[in-house]
Amino acid sequence: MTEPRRSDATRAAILDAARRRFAADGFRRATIRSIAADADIDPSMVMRYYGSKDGLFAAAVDVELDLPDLAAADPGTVGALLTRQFLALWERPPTDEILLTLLRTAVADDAVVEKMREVFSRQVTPAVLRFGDPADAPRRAGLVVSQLLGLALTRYVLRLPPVVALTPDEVVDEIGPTVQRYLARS
Amino acid sequence: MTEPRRSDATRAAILDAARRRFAADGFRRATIRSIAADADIDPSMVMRYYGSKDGLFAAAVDVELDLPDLAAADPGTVGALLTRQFLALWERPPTDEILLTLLRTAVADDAVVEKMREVFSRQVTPAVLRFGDPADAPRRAGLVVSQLLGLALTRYVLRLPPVVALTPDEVVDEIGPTVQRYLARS
DNA sequence: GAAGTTTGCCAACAACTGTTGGCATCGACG
DNA sequence: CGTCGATGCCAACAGTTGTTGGCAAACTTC
Repeated sequence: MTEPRRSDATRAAILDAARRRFAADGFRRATIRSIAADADIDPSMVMRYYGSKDGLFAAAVDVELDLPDLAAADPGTVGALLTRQFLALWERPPTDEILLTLLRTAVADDAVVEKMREVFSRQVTPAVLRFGDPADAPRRAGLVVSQLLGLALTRYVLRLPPVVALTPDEVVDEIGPTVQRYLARS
Repeated sequence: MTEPRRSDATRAAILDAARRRFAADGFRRATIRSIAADADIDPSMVMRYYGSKDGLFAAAVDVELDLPDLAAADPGTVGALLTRQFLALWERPPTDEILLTLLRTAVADDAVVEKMREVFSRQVTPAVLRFGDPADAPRRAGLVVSQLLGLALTRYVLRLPPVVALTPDEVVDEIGPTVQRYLARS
């Protein structure tokens, strides 16, 4: 479809540096100049290829999460499964840096907060519908998210040593039952 | 001890405006000019009385949490008790704005991250020591914090509707057992 | 009432931000 | 070779930031 351009390497270098800078510094502290320096090009190139800082951010954050659906899962172990998948997203490039960026900027930028609310109501809540009482699916989805995002916050943002030290299997063993209990409530 | 100064009203107005601005906008977006405008004084007054923006932030965030200790609590219901106390801190002025500010800036500022790690290891972990096996107290403390901070994140920062809609009693009913389980592990 | 300190505002600086326009250079194509 | 668009860099603008020095008014102290 889209033909390869001679500047593709530059574009990719910019996007790569942007992802790292946004993840490390957040939206505001990551300056176009610092991103351009990392990519070893001129700041004006960023503007030419991505229009604005907002455009660059949108491009850096736009990825497919391709979440496997939980429809085929065993209802008895879906908590552990969901926890494991959540963990995998946060520890596998390039989604790890992107999710870290989203969480960090969400707490500082109302627009990103709105986006996360939308993701929550449009993707998380429906996935929870099949388990337990459909009437309070939103509440159960909220509880699940509170535990999983709390895990991400303490493990990847605050990096509390005992939470970082947990192996993925240990995380699933500890957090999975909690998620399971929230999912399958009344 | 310290005698009252004629400028005490101004100082208090600045601190009050600063708390609100920091809570609403975070450290970077809250400018000295906007805080001064809220307090209806000149920006240079902020500098005179608090030295710098960092000094103002430190003053705005410096409060006594006076956490009641859990020593006298019934080990069987300490999870619910801790959850209720945590909730009270986040919903009662002026700690509500201060905690919101700390959480928001923590994810964007490494210095505040370090401060939260310190609070965690020096105040949370010891409080957990009495329950369950002392050897893995840090891990259990980490799990407890992951759930409680996840609650704060979804309820007060992201404001996910179903989590906001929960009454304090409902929060204790849902989250309390999870905290209890983490606290009293093996 | 005079001297001195405190309180407050105004104006400005220096640094940094995102962003833009102009100009050189390179590659493809006739 | 000559033309032309794509690519890249340099320099600069305009706005905002934290911060500072100077000066007027108000209060305190004698």
